[in-house]
Amino acid sequence: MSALRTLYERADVVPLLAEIFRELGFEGATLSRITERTGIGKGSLYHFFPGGKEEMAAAVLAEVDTWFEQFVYEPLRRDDPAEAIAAMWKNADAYFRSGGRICLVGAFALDETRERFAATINGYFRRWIDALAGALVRSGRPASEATAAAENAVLGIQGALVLSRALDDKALFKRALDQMAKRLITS
Amino acid sequence: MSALRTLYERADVVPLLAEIFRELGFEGATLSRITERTGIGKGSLYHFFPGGKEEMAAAVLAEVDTWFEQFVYEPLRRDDPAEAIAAMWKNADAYFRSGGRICLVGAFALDETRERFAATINGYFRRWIDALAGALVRSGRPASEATAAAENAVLGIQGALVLSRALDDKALFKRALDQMAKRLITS
DNA sequence: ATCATTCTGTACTGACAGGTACAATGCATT
DNA sequence: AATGCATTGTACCTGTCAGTACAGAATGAT
Repeated sequence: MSALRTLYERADVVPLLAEIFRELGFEGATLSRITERTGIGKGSLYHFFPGGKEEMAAAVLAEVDTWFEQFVYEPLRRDDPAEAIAAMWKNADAYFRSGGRICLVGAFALDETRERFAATINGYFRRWIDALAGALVRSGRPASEATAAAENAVLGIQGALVLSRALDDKALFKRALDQMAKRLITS
Repeated sequence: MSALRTLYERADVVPLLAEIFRELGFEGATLSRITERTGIGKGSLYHFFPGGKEEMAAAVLAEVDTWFEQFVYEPLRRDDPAEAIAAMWKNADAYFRSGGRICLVGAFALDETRERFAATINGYFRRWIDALAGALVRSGRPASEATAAAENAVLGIQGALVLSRALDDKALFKRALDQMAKRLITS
């Protein structure tokens, strides 16, 4: 492994694929568009992902999941609730680039792509909601409200992504996130 | 025009296309899957929509837009604000079948399909937010809060669709809508 | 019954889809 | 510098894509 290597590793390819699936969706991301945008030939692609496009998407989803598990869900379960929740909003804004980048998991949930990755999609959101609800309970919120409040926050991020992209308005995304952050701790 | 006619009219085809685009997305909705699911042959399809798939999707979006204009936006602008807002939540729940049916406009906003229909997508959400914010102002809400509150409601519906579909949980959709409805008038 | 028009099924096209085969290359180790 | 394995480009496969052509069936008006 050297800094100047021209050859790829599987780990280098996944982030590139992620951006392409985000922009084009699963069906829109054709092999030729992938090779065109990444400069990686079919040979390499099928070497790293023998299962083809489906394995590529699965690898991307797994990486997304790992990222959220590490930087959002785990802290919510482990750290001081108020701090972890504040970090969640910050991380969400950074990860989604203030609405400039969509949530691949949410996008896959909307069309028939969901069927292929149902378990992964479900787990991603389920664990987010549960971790956040847990943090809310630990911060003193009654358990009866915590789940609904957590669902509301997670759903709000997804909605903010849709709307800010629809209106091509990043400011809306930040504004919505700020408001949700306030509401989550006060109400 | 007779009740027993076996031949289609353009107006008959659009709702069928709508469901297909909703389920499969723009890229996923291939001509053969359209003919397969609707039973309408290519001949008829290209007769009604000489511009092909893009014209089909545009027709669907236009119909969606018309529906919301008539049953949501216009009432919000015209009728008693409290009543129109209550009707909006009811209509949203019915139209999206408690999360069993996604918002095509929102789904198109997420991937590159947005580029094709940017103006329509923007207008759909822009007019929704403006009409709702206007109703809120007329109901006594300060203009400084109205827009943000309206954005929040619209984005919340989109997010609820994503999340309820991701978790395959219609109850979540209804619960989220109820909560948003309460928050919109109280807070 | 005729006729012009609207509508429809079938067959076709060239382009491109996902995927495979494999020879050639790059690189770390020795 | 030779070996062995990871990586890559190219050519190719079969199926499906969006779109076209067009003959014929159904329709409404006369």
